Amino acid sequence: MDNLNEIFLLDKNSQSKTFPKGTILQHQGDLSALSYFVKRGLLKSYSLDEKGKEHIFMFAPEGWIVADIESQIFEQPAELFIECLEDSEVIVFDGDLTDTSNLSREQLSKQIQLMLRRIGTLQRRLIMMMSAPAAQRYEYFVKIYPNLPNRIPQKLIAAYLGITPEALSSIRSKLAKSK
Amino acid sequence: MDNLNEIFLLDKNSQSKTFPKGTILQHQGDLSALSYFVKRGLLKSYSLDEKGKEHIFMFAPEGWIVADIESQIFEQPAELFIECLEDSEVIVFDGDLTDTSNLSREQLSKQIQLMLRRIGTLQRRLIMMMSAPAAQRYEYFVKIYPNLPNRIPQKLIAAYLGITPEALSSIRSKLAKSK
DNA sequence: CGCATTTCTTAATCTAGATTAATGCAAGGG
DNA sequence: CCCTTGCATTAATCTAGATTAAGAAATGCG
Repeated sequence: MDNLNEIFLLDKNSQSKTFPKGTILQHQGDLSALSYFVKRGLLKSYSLDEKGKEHIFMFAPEGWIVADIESQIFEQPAELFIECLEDSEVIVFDGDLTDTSNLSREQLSKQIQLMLRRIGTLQRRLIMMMSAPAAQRYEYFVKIYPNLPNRIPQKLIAAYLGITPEALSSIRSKLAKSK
Repeated sequence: MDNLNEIFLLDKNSQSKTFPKGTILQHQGDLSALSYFVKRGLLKSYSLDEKGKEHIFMFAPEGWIVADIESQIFEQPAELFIECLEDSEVIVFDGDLTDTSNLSREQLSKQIQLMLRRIGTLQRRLIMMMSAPAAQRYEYFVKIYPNLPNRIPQKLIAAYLGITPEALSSIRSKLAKSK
């Protein structure tokens, strides 16, 4: 996701702001869904289901962008929360990602590449979610986010994997023993 | 997905071909992953895991487009099979979706809209997969593909939902009784 | 038409992971 | 510094859905 820099950091209109850990940048139900580019720190986007259970959609370390794309497209209230896991420096976009009117042909083309990559990642994760057992999904998580396991609490990893912290704990202890 | 027509059907270079039911347009492992637009008929894209179990990634009725985007991006052998569930008339693209060089600014912009929609759909489905029980996922499937339940065998629906045909059968019988 | 193959359903077990609960640990605030 | 609060681990049950099996219904083909 590195070359997002090229699109967004060069835009001099973008002002970055710093938010302390725990700040919720976007709430479920917010009417205007914005987009967030992370210069420094770490964000998570997640939803809460009817039972109040948290499902982490993605993490966004430095250089990543987060947005509730679905809500932007259908112009519906935000479905996802976006929250700072660490003190973070973030560029907030007033407009949404669907507004392409002020981008050059070059930038559009680059944005397509990025979205394709995102689709690819989602595709892979969905298939994993459907077919792979939790242990395998954990190993894949470590591959995608190599530096996160020591940076965030395990219960968040569990929420990303779609399992309970207890299940993750036992998976990890089994993995440790098998070495 | 209707306005895909505007992008692809107007391209006079595109020749549509007709394939009989059961034709496999793309195999897992194929080196060049192509893109397919469905003018008539029905396709499915799916993967087979190590145990030979089928996982349906998406259905593509009339007007939809299918491609193994991940493989195209990373230029890796195809991960997905693409197969005709009915006799189908399909436009096959030699180039992949990542090649944007011969598209106008207008077309690029439109393609971004379509991809955002796809991301939104994937996002929703992923969260569903993680949080919703099978019964609820089935109801959502019916909403997205209203005309498919009577058009395809149930075991394919099960493969899409990520459950066994037996589980789907019992879900359906419970749903029927509850009315 | 009639046979064969595939699809659907029902039911009996089995299992990955959820739930509940108890305990030990680390961290941050007053 | 203690005390609270949140985090991780382990273990005992519980449950949705998998697996296995077998029969009924539907579909297709010679």
